[in-house]
Amino acid sequence: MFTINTSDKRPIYEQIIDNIKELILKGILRQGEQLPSVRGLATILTVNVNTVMKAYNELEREAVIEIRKGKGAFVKEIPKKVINKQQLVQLRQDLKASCIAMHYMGMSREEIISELSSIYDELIKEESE
Amino acid sequence: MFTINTSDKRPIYEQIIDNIKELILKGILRQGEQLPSVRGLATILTVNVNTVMKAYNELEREAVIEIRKGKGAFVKEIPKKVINKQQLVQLRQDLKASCIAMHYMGMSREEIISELSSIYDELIKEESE
Amino acid sequence: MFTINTSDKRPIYEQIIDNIKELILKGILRQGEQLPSVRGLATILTVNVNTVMKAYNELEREAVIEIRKGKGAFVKEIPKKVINKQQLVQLRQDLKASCIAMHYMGMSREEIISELSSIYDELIKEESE
Amino acid sequence: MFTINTSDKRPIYEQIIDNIKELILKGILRQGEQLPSVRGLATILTVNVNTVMKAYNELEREAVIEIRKGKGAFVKEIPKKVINKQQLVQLRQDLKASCIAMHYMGMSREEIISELSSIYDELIKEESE
DNA sequence: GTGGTCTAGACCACT
DNA sequence: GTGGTCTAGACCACG
Repeated sequence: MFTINTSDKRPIYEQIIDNIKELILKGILRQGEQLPSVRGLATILTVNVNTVMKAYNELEREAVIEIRKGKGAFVKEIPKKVINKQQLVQLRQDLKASCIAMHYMGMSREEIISELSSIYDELIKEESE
Repeated sequence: MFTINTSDKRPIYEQIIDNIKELILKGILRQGEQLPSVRGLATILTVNVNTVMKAYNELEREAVIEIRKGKGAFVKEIPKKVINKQQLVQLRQDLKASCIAMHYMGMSREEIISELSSIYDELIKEESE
Repeated sequence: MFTINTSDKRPIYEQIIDNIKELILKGILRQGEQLPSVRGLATILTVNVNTVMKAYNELEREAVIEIRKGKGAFVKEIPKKVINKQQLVQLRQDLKASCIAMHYMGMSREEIISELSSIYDELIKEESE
Repeated sequence: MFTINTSDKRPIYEQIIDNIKELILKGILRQGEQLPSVRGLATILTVNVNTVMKAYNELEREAVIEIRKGKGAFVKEIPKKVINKQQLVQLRQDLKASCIAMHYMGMSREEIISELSSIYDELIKEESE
């Protein structure tokens, strides 16, 4: 359920963030549900406590979870997000970089869109369950 | 023609790499054409020579350009790319991260695909000219 | 254990690369073992940090070591190598250049092969220990 | 007969040197025979005159050819070479680097020796003709 | 603590 | 003129 990939070049705390967001999107973690403790998750993933802490703090800053002191971390309901312009710019740059990479790997327009679609569908396929 | 964006979180040398790949995809830089010298481009972008050098070397390793000592850097023909498995894994992780981000920004499946499509079309719109 | 030779014409970072590969071949550095930190090795060799970093990055690209940000560099298992055609061509040109040089030094066919053999055996003599 | 390879990473003047030495070893260029003029060879190879000049000067320094002002360059007889210790050290380092590279390419001791042998035989196969 | 990016500037080799 | 190596030192991100 919780996994990180050491060969993934993204920082571990970022992988944890995306991992939890993904579990929420898939409905595996539901609103109000309690997340593992910082120490517990650190043990599960065999990473440093500070790394998990950083992920949880960032998730709270993004209003994805709520940290109640002495109680634990809980999933918040997904809010209608105000689109942050800076984030959107960065996102587009990332997508553009991915497009260039895919094009250089010889993928056609259709293949690129198909690739994205299947990744998206994989991501939320359990949401309707 | 050559630009970097200081508000972009990616390192400068990576922006240079993508910038040049993009110019090649758009047909603005053509096969065999000489790129600016490392010192020249460093001056244009007001960055350090080593930063440009790092970008050029990476581009040569990816077989996008060819560097001839004492002569300069030249655009290679785009070869049938051998798809590197490790690269593909990383690419999918990046796309997945982007999907998660977009979903959290409230974008629907259609909007996400449309966003990607428009980025792709913008990228290669001048290729056929 | 870690050494560079200032009278060697090859660049320092390349010497570091071969030095580490050699230590791995000899079994002195074993799979999973941590290498010195870039700063540590730079101090040992009294060279600049960037020079060691360049060597480490090249070793990671060749899949000889694995770099984990914030953790350090670790020896990977030697994988079944995909033979890169370009590398093979360059290797043969280097060998040919060496042959010409040896022939001009008056070495016979037997002496040349014997020279190579002894260099090879020296290289891996400790591997079986 | 005279060729250089732009994808070879060795400097052009060095390729010219080895090219000429090879032709002499193979007996294609014989003792006393006149080499192309500096300008002529530069034209043939489409390289700069200075580059050919550098090669010829180095060849003369190594006593492989003799340059007679206003006359041209001529092949000297192959002398019994005094083995230069510094050269031998460098040569061994090159061979060692090649051995490491070959070993990492998955070649066995026998394959490495066989590779060298075939390169050597190819080099001098026409000498006895 | 770890590696990564970047700068400024020197010096070298190749064409 | 071109690129390549190296240094010294700063600042950042990650664990």
